Amino acid sequence: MGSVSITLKDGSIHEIPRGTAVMDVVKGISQRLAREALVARFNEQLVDLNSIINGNGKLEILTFDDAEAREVYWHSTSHILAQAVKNLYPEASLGIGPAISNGYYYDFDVVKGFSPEEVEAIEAEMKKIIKENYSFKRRELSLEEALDLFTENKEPYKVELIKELPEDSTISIYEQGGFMDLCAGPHIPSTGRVRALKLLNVAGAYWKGSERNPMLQRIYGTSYPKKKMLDEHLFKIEEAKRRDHRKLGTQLDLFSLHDEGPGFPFFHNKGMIIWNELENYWRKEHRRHGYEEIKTPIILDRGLWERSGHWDHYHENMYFTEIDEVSYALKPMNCPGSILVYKTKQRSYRDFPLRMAELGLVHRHELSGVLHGLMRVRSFNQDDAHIFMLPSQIKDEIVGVIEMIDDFYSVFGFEYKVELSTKPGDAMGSDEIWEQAIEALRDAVESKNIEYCINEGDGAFYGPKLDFHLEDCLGRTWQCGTIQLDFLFPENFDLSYIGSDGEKHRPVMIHRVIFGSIERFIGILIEHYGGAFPTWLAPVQVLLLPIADRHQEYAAALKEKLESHDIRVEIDSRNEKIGYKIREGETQKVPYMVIVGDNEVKNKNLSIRKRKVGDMGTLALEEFLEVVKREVRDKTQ
RNA sequence: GCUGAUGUAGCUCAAUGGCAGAGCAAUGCAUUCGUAAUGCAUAGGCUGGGGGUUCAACUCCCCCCAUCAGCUCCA
Repeated sequence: MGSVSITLKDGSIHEIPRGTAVMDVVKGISQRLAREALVARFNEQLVDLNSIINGNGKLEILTFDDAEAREVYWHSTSHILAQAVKNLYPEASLGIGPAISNGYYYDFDVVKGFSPEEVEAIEAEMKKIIKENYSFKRRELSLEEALDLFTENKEPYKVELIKELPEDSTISIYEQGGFMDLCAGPHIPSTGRVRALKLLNVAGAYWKGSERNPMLQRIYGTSYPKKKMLDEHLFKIEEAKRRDHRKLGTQLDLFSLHDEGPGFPFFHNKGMIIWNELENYWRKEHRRHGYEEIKTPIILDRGLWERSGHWDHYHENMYFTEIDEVSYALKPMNCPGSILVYKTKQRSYRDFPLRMAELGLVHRHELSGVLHGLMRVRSFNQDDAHIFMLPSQIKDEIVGVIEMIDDFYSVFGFEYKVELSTKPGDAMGSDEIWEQAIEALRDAVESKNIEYCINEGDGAFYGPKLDFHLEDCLGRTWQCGTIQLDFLFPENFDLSYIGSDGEKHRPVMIHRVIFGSIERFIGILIEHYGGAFPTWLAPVQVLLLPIADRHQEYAAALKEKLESHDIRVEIDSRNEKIGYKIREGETQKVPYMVIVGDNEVKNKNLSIRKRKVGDMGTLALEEFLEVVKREVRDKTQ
């Protein structure tokens, strides 16, 4: 036997008998830590607390405060979920059950989906399992033994998973209270560690995420070591739902959706104010960055789409129509239109880079199940631009767009994630051209020191892209900005320019958007601000609240005065008490309310109330004008 | 498109086979009010659409549409 020496996180070295369980070491350190410990890291590897130490090494004890331990915790809860389902539905086959951010899920193959009542019963069964406080026990076996075991247990999905492992693998399984699952581990010591849990929703999910595979029933849930933490998490979900742009869109009268036009949002006056402010800002910035602006039609001849490749590669997403017995398509992208404009002249290298912007309305047929408020629709406005340039200008242009996107997003205070999407299965062009384009994008993004991840096979059919993702209220991410490098459309459309040598050459193209879709961007903005738009975007910037009818006249004069400074003002002239009007102004999230009563009329000043903050005291009209105008000018958050 | 759930007044939600209701909003009247809801009254419905079962359907069954969550797909 003998002893081994282990080094703890604080640097202290302990001599312990070889073969001691990690948990016993922890108990030697602190009873409290022993209660909170979930899993350990021994020599950089996560291990069970039940595991045995057989050598020298570095030992770290992880609790729920560590992200890795939380993952283990949720993963273990998913095993409890699986056990509960197997207890109640012995004929169910198990899929997979990983931890996800803030919880876990488990997939089951069952004859019929779970009803809400059944889910409740499953949750109750889970609580029973927790009460029993079964230990998670690890067992290792050979691949063959594992195959036999899971074949015998009628777990075809597990068998499939095992078959994909290398032949000489050692397979680990975990058992708790008679339930057994294929699993690499590690796990928390016992089911009793889960103190509070909740099953959140049920949904179908294809086995291995492929439409060709059977659809399994996925149950999502979460769990915490303290009831209070669970309650906080559930409260956060509720809070997030209050920021849902679909709900706020109705409450704030920004837009509406109708059965008569699924995926085709209707924008109301207040929504259009935000839209137009975004466009105004966008135009100003694009002029400053050397863009020209064009507008091309939304219906174009079939031949154009055949030539661009959309007919072959994008057909399923397109809408078609016929005019005078000739077939046309509604444009799903703006690029072919831009290209026609490019071709109206003989272009010179001196024109490059030629930055041609277009706020273009595109239509795309999306599957009914993916439609989502303003985020995923069937017709949307892209703040598109196509940059035609020399190959030598590629990097500078991409960097220029990256910087522009960063400038735009920082105005709104957005954090974003960048993805580099590579060649899809159904793509045009050679691997060499693709590789070249991918390298150019990679080079540009790395030169800006921006972190990014690779999204294999997710490029457009004509080129790879850098995607910029923003988050919605529930943490789902949506692609907004994108930069796509394209060597193929110039080829397909036989684009040319005259070089300094007097010869014809082929230009390179960038397709790019910053907002992405104005609709989606507004959706994200609504959720980001929770409807409380900064003054420059707020549909109503100042709400005038007369105390009584005799103050209406003064309020009307003020309104006129503010409007002459391009401030958006409304008067709440209803016969209501001031508290009522303030409440309404707050729920409508108007940045400034101005109370107009006898005092104000007499003293010729304004009593200001700021959204969320409350009474700000009085200001002279000129002072107030300056405050509002400065916020608008600076786009103050 | 797939799996499951949902669809009742402008909004949020009741009504489990027997007269379709409430709160908020709207409208009218009274009140003329000082920093998050004044009172009273009125009006508002082909219960998403179509078919069926039943003496009787918001309620049970079938088909369709839309929405929500997720999967797949995408800006």
